[in-house]
Amino acid sequence: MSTNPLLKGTLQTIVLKLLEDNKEMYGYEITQKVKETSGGGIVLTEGALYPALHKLEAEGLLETYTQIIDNRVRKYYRLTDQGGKEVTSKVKEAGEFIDQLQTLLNLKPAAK
Amino acid sequence: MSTNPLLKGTLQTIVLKLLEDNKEMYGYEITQKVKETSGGGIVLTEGALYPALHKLEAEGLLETYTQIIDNRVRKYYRLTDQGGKEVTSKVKEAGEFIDQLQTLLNLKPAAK
DNA sequence: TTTATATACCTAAGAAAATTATGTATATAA
DNA sequence: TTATATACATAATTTTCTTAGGTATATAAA
Repeated sequence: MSTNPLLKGTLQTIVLKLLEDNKEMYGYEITQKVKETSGGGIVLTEGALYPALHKLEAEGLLETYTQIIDNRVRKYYRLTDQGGKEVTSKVKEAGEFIDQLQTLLNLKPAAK
Repeated sequence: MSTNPLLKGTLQTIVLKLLEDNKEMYGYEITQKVKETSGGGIVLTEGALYPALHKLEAEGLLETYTQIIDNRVRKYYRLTDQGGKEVTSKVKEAGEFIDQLQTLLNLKPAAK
């Protein structure tokens, strides 16, 4: 698996945004969704994802319930009210950062 | 100063790209240039920048020379040949990552 | 004159957030 | 029966920051 130093710091925002769009998801589902949506470019490792989910839950941004499907455990996560507020500001922050980074790296599409 | 978790992983790429565009710069100059270009949104702390510069030099991507200006020391950095190659691939990587992240976070400008 | 700010370098301690490597367990396809 | 997919988790380690200091000169303000 590719070491992706660029991923650092964006994992939480990605997770919160996916849960905003999908109401509820379980961990494995998140890894698959991210891989699919990013065309395989972004791969969440379990060692990063699960601790991140636990942290977000401990901070009160996510809440969970567990379900058994086909004799296997699934832990579903969804945003709390506080998580709903956080996702908005984190996505906004990420957007601003991306904008500044594109400027610095000269990645802006040519102005019309 | 703002804690910026999004910065993680992009510092090296920013430094290399600035040195590609400016031939040579010294550390303090880099911090000012980044602050200015990003509209104050991205602030490089010295505790992050100097170790990063030293690491890039140790890896052979940067070379340096020191100069005294107004009785003060300035250490100029510039890309080595290897650094010149690296910057191209790192900026490309960053561009792809940004693209994928924008997709995940629904930050894409509306398609025409 | 002395104090604050800007310029200019640096490092060390600690925290945050990953990677890498495991471990457990079930279902299913080869 | 073996490999792959599904599904959770944690521990050790590494990377990369933040925070907090330290040294030193030039200049503007009080």
